[in-house]
Amino acid sequence: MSKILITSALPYINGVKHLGNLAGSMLPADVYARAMRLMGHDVLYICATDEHGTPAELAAQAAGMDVAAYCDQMHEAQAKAGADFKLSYDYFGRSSSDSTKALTQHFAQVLEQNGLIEERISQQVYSNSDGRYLPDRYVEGTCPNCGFEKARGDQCDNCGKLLDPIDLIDPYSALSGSQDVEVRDTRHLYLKQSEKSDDLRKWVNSHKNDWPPLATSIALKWLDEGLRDRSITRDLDWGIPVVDADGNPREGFDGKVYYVWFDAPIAYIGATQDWAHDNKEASGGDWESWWRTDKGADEVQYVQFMGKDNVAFHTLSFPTTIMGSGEPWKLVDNLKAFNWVTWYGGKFSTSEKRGVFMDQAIDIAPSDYWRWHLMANAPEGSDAAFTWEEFQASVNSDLANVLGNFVNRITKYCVSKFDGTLPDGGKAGEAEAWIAAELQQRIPALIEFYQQREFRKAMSETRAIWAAGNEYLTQAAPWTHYKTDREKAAIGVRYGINLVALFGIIAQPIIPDAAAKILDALNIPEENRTWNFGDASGIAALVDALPACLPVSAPDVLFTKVEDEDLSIWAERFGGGS
RNA sequence: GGUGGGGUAGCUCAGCUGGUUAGAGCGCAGGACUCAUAAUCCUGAGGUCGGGAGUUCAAGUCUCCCCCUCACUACCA
Repeated sequence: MSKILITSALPYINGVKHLGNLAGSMLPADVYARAMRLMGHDVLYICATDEHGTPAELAAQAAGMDVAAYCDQMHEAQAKAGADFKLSYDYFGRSSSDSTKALTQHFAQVLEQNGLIEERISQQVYSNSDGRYLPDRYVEGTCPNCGFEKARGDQCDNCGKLLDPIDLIDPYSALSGSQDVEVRDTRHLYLKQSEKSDDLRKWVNSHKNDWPPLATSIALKWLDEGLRDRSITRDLDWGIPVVDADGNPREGFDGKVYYVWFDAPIAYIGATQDWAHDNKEASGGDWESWWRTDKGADEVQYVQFMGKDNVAFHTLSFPTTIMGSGEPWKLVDNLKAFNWVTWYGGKFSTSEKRGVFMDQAIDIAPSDYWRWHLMANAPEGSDAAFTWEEFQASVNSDLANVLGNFVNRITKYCVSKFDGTLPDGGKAGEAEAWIAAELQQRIPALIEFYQQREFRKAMSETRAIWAAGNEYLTQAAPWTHYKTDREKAAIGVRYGINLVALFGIIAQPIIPDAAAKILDALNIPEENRTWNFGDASGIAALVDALPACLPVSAPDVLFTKVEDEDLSIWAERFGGGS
């Protein structure tokens, strides 16, 4: 047993997340956490809402709310969406917590003491009518390169050229449209990540074999281009106040806060502190053994899950913070990065409300359906297209036909022909040897895929195991033996029911609701639902593990099929399809 | 523009350090079975592995050029 710390990239506060966010960080982290718990590891799965930054302020403004109240409300909404999808966070915290505030200020102080932070002056566009500084992309104007009139300050959508907002001709605020904008000098703190380049490169290279190529290639690309120092403060009200080396409000930094990307990863630690504080029995109040390598965290395996857009921050900026502190904080061990789930040719977008969002998804289909489909089609190797047709195929074929129907056919048969009692007797023959051998090969493969965080392969192996159950029944055919050789029918049914239990056990990380229904129907006690399968003989024994005379009932139909009419309705409602 | 992914059966994707007739699921065709949510099981058809050149006894796999697509490009997060 080992200690495994799991974090998924913090979902931003400005709205309930879409299926792309779910599939790229929160859901795989949850599936991994559940699988590792079943294997007996001591797992701590931490997540939180990422609440600071300009978009939060603007979203609150648009909602006519105070930003803190807005965040309260959206945090609740996201917590509910997560609970609806059965995300098994040990703690779902907030980056706005006092603990994260204190840690952020602490890190800034030690980084400054270590000479890794310095003040610099930069130019930033200020909007007089909005009363705020504008992030680059909130400034629009005429592109100095191609003359396009609605170029954004960071990049022109017409010619693709990267821009600096102060170069825009006739700039105006994208928020209000006002042309009353001016360029002002503004003072900010810069994190000198360039000084950590060599250390970072060494560290990234040491993970070339255990991180996905997507993660190392992005990190090395930035390093190859030469790390630039990054400003870690912003002209904003909403966020963590900037302090000086003594921890007092920093002179000249009124109206400035730390950049959201500086404090967001620190919130992994802050949320762990909050977890320890709020869950005294589970934690013993101890967060340090998870994060301080001098307090046991060097024994912890730390796994981060994120979309590819987050990789640079998790492989460069945050590690600079950790390493630069000179303090014994835990660095990530394994980093799992995902591509995007795409939506009918484009991207899902929270700000443009394009795609399917978690609250809507749960409204049209049970969480198990989504969990299965999104994991079976996880965007691991490349972007993965979401289509309603594929969703329907996953649910109907994999869940309803292969798994659901298997459970249904053998439990019903047991109830009707053997009075709902697990039958005794019979002698194992060829079919029984076949399924045992099949499991001896597939169960270890499945476990290996989970340990490697190869989710598509784990899902495909899971499905193959379910399908093997159907093949076993074809081979054993208890219904043909029933009239002539009751013993032979009995062993087929008994093995079949044992397979039902096993299929429920291996399904738990992915489709926890259906798995619980299956295991409850067979009265499998909690302690027998784990993944302590043992060696090859232990695995072979799984096919005949249930106690004699176990009462068996047929659970209600586990998965109803997605009909063609459903697809038309959803395509109509969400704009996809056709 | 730069950099990095990806381009393999109708669709979604596996194919590690190059090595026998290129794989899976879905879909499709045929057959079997009838316990079951017209479910399941078996068999089969279907690909000049984006294009071109090269290295090699041997290339989907390595090198170079080109095409398409997606992402990142540091103040959205």
